Amino acid sequence: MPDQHAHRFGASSDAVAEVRQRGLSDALGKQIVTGALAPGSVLTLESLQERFGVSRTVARDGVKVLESLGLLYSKRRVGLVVTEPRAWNVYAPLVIRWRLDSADARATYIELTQLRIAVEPEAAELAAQRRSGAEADELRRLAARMRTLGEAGELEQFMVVDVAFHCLILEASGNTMFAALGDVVGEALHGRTTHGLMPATPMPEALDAHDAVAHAIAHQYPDAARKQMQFLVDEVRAALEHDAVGDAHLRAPVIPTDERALR
Amino acid sequence: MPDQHAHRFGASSDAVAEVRQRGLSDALGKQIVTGALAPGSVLTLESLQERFGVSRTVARDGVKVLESLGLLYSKRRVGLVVTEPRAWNVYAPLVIRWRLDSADARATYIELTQLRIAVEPEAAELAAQRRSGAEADELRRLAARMRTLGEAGELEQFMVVDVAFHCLILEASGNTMFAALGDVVGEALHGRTTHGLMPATPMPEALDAHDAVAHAIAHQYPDAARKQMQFLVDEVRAALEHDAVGDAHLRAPVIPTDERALR
DNA sequence: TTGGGTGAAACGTATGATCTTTTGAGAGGA
DNA sequence: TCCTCTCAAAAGATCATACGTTTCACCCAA
Repeated sequence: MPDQHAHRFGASSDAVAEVRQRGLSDALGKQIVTGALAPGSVLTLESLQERFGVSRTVARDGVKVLESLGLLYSKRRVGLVVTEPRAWNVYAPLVIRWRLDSADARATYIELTQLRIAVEPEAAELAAQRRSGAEADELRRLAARMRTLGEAGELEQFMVVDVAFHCLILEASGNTMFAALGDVVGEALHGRTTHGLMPATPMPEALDAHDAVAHAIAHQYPDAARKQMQFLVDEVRAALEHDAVGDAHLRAPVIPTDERALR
Repeated sequence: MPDQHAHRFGASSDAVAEVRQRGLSDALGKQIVTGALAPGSVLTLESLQERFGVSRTVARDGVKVLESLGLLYSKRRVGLVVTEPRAWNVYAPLVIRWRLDSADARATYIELTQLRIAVEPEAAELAAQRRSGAEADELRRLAARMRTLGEAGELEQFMVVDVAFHCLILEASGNTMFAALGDVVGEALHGRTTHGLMPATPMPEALDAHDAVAHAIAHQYPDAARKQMQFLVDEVRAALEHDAVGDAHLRAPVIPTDERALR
């Protein structure tokens, strides 16, 4: 199993990017988002060639990826400058993955969850207005399956269906920016069980709420859909606040690296 | 004025990317998001070299950018395959800009606004919990300035301050994913005046609500902050529904292009 | 009809050379 | 002493070319 996360966040350049270039952008990207390479740090193409044992072509390709993710920019006569976090594309699948793989995974998980809490009620309301017939059917089917699995205590499979349920609503909203958050919801739900925030068996109210959401969307009751979804995410919010140890602001202080200073 | 939108969405590779490569990724990217190049279309590096009069290096660099934005992927022996919209990084500044520059700018604007509506109340609540003293002061200052400009009917400047106000709240939320939506809010507000959805002079209730939000955040009343912000975005929502002509789903049907079929 | 082998297409990688921008240091003058 | 202006070096940007690698499509044989 070469990549634990390959099942999610696909499409971008997972199976495609060749291994040398990917290794470089992966390693560098991770270093940047973890803060090991502080904003303002300066690298050079040549140093990357040497460090990763690759040609200039590969080094440039890897850098190009990081550049388009906003993690660094290249400046003539200077080199490759690591960007400050506010410029990062934190919605890019690669960046999300790197952040989740790094030390402050918890803070990232909290941020993803907060985003999910904000978006899902709105998405449910929209979905109730624009869902197709097929989507309505599928939604009810998924809700029923969640009940079965939940009452049986099959947490793993339950989560899979749960993710599918929420993703479908995001898609049915008709807003591509909401739909694009399917991965975010997936990671948030995944993190919830990973962090041990899930009861051994899902609460009956949660199962009822899922049913209610599916019902409201199927019957095109936007207000009810929003309200029921709000109920669902409010529970998540409560769990989050009870659990809120990590602060998204926290980050180890690091001083910028300037390779030229080492010469 | 070579780029109308250069004032926003900066940082990524605006002033940095050299002109040849940028021209290529810009032109191609725009073609893809507008649908002029349908998903499944196949290009080759060689055709791009010829079409844009650039070397292989530049063509590859441009493609690399589009690839990391999820707009296409390259496949050996096949070429460059345009990806289906669901895989696009619709949160990437470049993609947002291209979508706004294209024909279905209206649909994009609606999506951005819906996202804003979803996120801002949550951000306001968080901001009320975690804002710094400086942020609280600045927020009240901005609200006051909005009142002055609003009552004077200075719509242009009003909008600038309005954007700053909302961006500051997103930042103060402490959630980097919320903070990253500053550009989205900026474009949404910009589009609101562009689409003529703004009254000649902002409604007094809106000015009051901005004051109330600033006050609630400054005094650390999360519930009030959320409620007041909800009031603000509910007005936006109302304007949006009243105006809802465009459907985000709509897109001109196009058949995939395969360059090889033309030979 | 089916199965496998084979060649070419197109991307991936490597390398060397040249162009362009930037900047820092040094020369020269006030 | 300090400021300005010039200039050369540094480092990325671009180009051209060559070779490696994978994948697909086609053909031939069973």
